Amino acid sequence: MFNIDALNPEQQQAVSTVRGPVLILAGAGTGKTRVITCRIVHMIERGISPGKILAVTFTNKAAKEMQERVNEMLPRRSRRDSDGEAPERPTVCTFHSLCVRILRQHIEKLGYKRNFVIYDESDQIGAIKKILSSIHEGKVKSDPHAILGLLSRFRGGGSRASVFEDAEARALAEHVLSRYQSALHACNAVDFDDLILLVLRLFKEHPEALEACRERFRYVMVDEYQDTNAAQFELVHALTRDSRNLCVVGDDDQSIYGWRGAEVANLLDLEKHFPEVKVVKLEQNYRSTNVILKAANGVIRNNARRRGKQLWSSKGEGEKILLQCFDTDEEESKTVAQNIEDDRLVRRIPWGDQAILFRTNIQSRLLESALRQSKIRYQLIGGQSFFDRREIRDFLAYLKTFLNPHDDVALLRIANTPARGLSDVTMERLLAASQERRSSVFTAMRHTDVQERFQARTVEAIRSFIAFIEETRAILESKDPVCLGNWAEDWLRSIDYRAELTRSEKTPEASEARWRNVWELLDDLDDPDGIAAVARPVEASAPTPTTDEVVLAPAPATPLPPPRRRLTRNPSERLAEFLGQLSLDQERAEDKETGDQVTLITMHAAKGLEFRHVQIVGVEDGLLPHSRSKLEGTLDEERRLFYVAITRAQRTLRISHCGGRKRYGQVLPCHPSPFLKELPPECVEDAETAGINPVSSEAGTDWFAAMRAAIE
DNA sequence: AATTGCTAAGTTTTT
DNA sequence: CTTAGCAATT
Repeated sequence: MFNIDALNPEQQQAVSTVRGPVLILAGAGTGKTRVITCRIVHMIERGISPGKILAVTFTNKAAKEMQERVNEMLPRRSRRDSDGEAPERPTVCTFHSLCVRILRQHIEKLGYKRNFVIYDESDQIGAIKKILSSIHEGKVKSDPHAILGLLSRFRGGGSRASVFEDAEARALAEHVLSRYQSALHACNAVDFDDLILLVLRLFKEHPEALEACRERFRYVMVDEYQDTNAAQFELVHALTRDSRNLCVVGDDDQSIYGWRGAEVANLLDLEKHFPEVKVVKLEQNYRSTNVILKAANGVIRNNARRRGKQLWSSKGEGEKILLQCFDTDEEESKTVAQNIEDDRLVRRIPWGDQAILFRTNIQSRLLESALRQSKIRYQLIGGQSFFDRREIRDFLAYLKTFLNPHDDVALLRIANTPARGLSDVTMERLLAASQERRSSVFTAMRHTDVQERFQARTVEAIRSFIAFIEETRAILESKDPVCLGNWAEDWLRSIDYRAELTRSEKTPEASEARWRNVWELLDDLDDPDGIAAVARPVEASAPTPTTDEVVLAPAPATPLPPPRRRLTRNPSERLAEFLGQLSLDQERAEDKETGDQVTLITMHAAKGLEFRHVQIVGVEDGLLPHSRSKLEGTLDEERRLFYVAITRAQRTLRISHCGGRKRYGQVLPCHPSPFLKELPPECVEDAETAGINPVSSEAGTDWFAAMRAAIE
């Protein structure tokens, strides 16, 4: 239940327009998530069957949050209908998990096996490297990352693919791509782009599958629509071309992911495909002061192609934006730290209310050391993810190999980790043999005529490796309800992976930490909802459900696969599901926001977040806009990035730039960002002209040290 | 198999 | 300047 009168008039309009195409232009902080969730609930209250509603987001975090908010708002009675059946729930998920659900049902029609695996970036890099090494065309730039980026752009289509109008580049791309795709297909693997593209192919080749999906999803909503790429648009368009019930929510001014294929044009030119679209602008901001919003408006209006918006708020003017200029980046970092400490002691602002935003990750270094010196607690968002760690990658590669030994990338990763006599040379030769025979490496290893090419000792190593894989696999296939945690513990011990970690790490602490990471994952193996449960410990304290509901209630009903029956599913299915969830939910842990700490974050990663007090550092020409953006002609996107950064602030905003910055070892002169001139002068207070000179650092620290001593 | 030394690059990142 | 990746060496 919800009260529509609690929404502002524009929000009400957005919520109550249920039929036909709708574009909700939701400026920063205008209550976007609230509008989407209310719209879903409103549709259900108007009698639309919940099962017919689909809402897609980009991140798992957003999907989870929306799912929860919808569940909270839906009346209890809809938990069970007259038949005693579990009522259908709206489908709220990411683009990619939607495609996984569709593919798990239909992928056999496309020549893949139902238990396909999803390759993440490092798996992709592995596959690319494999191909490049077999081509070894030395003259071509052979940076696997660059190649992968090109392929993704090529496949994603859209304006960025125009690079490939050059016939030669196109031919090369097509060649590498076809090798790449057959390599993945041979491993029964798909990558993130494939998830979308294969569904499009399915729709094209099997119209009945498309028809079923159209019937299933009569009402479609898309969040962060400005971030969709060409393929994602095609998907959405395929679903809604007939029903016309498409509601997209987004903000062209916050489109900052063009470099990875997002097409703002999808939002700007929506009328091309949906001429009857009804446009609703949300301009009332519930986050920031008017000074901050005026600054944001002033900056963004310099962009040419956009649907105009003017953010306003009822929160009053607020403090002016403080503009600080420093001689060097070192001084900048020190003063930022000191600002935070001043705020804490003088204005009682907790660390947790402060965020420092920067353009590039490398800038965090100096900031971190300044904060450490001032004994300020902080959390750095981003950086190396849990899944990029070696031990986690190894562990997952083992799991993938047990599930599907024909997954070459996984198998090659773990074949000699820990060392078991399958040296690089051996694996190299096995790989070549597999390519000759057009089979997987595992299959090649099993053939005696391949084995004959090796020395007796190596053959022995190959055989015992095969035996190890098959024996461990056999346990998975058994009918007993094996505890996956114990199972994994057993084989980890049998290969003595812990010793491997001890050997490769300099300090015992480091290897201990890595081992702990693995153990952390072990705990989740048998957790039915995998990571989701980790992220939502709150749900554990919910009232004890009845026996019936144990099966029905917890899992947000996923409509496409058959209903989950945990106890009867065999271990290998459970493992497959675990891996599937993991590869779709890379965003993990780290975020144990325990206690009071300052947030260090890139402007990109800050999108969607808000902080009471924000400092944007390094607002210099060459950093923001980044020097590379001039070459690529993406100044607009850089300006939007600045706009996103500004609109993160609720109460106060400080912006700083330096006259010199240490880069590649030497201090290079820097100039203020041209964007700074676009800030309306009446919103800004210059630290120097206002006489708020940064306190000389020595005097400052002494004074505050004394003060702290007095307080504590 | 592990260590050392050289070279080259050096934005933004989710699924 | 730093670091990651790779090749050559012990």
